[in-house]
Amino acid sequence: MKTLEDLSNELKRKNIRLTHQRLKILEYLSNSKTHPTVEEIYHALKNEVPSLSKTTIYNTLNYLSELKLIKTLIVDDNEARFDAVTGSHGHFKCDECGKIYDFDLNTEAFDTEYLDDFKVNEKIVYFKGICPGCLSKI
Amino acid sequence: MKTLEDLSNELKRKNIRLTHQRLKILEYLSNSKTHPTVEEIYHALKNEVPSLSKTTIYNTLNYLSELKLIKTLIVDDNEARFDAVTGSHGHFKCDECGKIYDFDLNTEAFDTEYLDDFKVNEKIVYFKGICPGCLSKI
DNA sequence: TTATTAGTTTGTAATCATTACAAGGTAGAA
DNA sequence: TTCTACCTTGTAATGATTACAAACTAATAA
Ligand SMILES: [Mn+2]
Ligand SMILES: [Mn+2]
Ligand SMILES: [Zn+2]
Ligand SMILES: [Zn+2]
Repeated sequence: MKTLEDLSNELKRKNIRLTHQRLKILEYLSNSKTHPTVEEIYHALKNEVPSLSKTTIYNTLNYLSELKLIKTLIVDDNEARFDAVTGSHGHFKCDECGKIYDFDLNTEAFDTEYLDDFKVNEKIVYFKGICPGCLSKI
Repeated sequence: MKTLEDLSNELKRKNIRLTHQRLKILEYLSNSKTHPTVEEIYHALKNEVPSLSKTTIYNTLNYLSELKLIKTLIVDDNEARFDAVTGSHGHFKCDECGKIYDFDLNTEAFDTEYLDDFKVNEKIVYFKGICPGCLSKI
């Protein structure tokens, strides 16, 4: 559970201007495990930060994403999702309930000799199927 | 290089109604290695099939995708791309020129013990970086 | 061949996530 | 406190995709 103070320090260290909105958005994302959409963040924060606009959420998330402080997830539906966990890990999307799970992943295990002449900057791995909870209900 | 006749037989075997539009779209996609967008397919075919509408391209691609005859690729830009190669393989997107390359991939090599209780139906792997052609130009 | 009909194509309008823009507001430095 | 570059906000624009309804046609059977 990251506090506002933790996040303040993180942004200060990176010379990112501290604003109430940025801190609240980053706080929400950091303490979330659901890879929320812009819409979800907006609804979660609008009571606490009534002036908050969706444009600010887009701006903030895109900015933090450029700075590699968060990750933007593209899954097969039509809304971007965001992840404060920037270390390499895989995602599992349940086709039944829509939940997105994290899982550990050894990206070195890929046998990619074909790509020897390519400069690989990012490895995205994403599985689809049915989660244990949904499997037990069928 | 698949002919219209090859594709006709393929659709007949699957009991998919044969239409001129479907055959042309599938022919174009089958002989393409660029993972084209709807827009690209539309521009490539509109001279040969002047009546063709984008809605038909969407309908056709979505239908063939449901039937697992083609694959829909979600990359990090905002347009879906399509692939007639349905076997398991990875994609590499060059951040410089935008090209999408195929590469062989042994999906069994993933160490995914965490997912033992999950039913995995699909494994999507997608790398980003710079391709050899663009690397040599820098 | 012709008639029938369920499925297909097409153009247009609607939807919806995201971005552009400009005006007003504010963090941080001096 | 003042200044200014940067940030936030609401609204409008964009662009990919889908909804819809009318016209059309592939496939089947008489
Ligand atoms: Mn994650
Ligand atoms: Mn491919
Ligand atoms: Zn589930
Ligand atoms: Zn390239």
